Amino acid sequence: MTTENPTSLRIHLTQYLLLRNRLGHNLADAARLLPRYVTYLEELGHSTVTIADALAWCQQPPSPPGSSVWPRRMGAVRGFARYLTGIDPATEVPPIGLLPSRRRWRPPFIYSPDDIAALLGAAAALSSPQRAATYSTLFGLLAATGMRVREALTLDSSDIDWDDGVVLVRESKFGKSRNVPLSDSTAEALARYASLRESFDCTPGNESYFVSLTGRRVIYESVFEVFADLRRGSGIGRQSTVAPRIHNLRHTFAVTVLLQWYRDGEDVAARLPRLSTYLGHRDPRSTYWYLSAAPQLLALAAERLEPTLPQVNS
DNA sequence: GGTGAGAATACGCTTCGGCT
DNA sequence: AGCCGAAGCGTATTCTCACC
Repeated sequence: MTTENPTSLRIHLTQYLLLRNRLGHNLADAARLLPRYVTYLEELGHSTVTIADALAWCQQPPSPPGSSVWPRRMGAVRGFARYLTGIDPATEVPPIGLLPSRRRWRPPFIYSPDDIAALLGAAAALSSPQRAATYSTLFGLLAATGMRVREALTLDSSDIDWDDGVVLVRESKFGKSRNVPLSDSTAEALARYASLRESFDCTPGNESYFVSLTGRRVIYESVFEVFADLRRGSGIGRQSTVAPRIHNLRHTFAVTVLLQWYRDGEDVAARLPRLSTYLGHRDPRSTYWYLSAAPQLLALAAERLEPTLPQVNS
């Protein structure tokens, strides 16, 4: 079974991706990276996945040593190789730990209330009234609810329950759906935009809540460019060592809620599951991740925990 | 059973070139 | 000018498994 030819390797790749997709995995990385890996093997005239070839391909320039790209490529190859072992026994599966991914922690930017006001003000001052309404409502929604950008952009008009003031987030990260309750002021802002939206020139069949000037659903890349302009123009984060990002609005939301609970003397551990559900996390362990975002919050947490710590000195 | 570490996976950030 | 979409890379969240 050592006579696999390049063509069959490519066919196996197609079948592998198809199978994983049917099992519910997107595997966008593998779909993008592995065809190049197969091409690499074909050019070498190799028809079997080996650890040596995998290492050589993963460490190809221009990505520098230590880049997150090397372990990312290796992860894709490992998955494919596991699948291939059932087809070609000569396949070598790169072991776990070969090109391990190094976790990096980059402190997130936490927006002050003034920062958020400046961002929303700058968005509302965009020259086109439609864009001003779209982006001030979008960034306002992100800041007020901690929703992910993708979740906001995939919202349809019908996903908003105006009677109960709730937004339905459908099929979000890892296929989960949830309801996000809105404050009165947020619901009012969304209703104002919904009313304006009726005057926008939408392409037929477009149900998206947020609409671009072309009448279509707003895409992430456009949001990024607008955000970058607004950030530069308003001077947000100019003194910060880390650049403010859109997703930091979610960090800021979570940290603000937690801080408020600590200040109010709430039983944070007991209430945390509610925040986890609100943010769309599977369990509170993911939410604890946000604790490391704000030193101020850690200090408060430590202060609260101190009386319960065992006394080690006599 | 609970927990921590690291792998696996999906969403986010950024750039770029092309289109309208 | 604004939007679109692909590509490469970064980060957030879940899964898995060894260890206690």
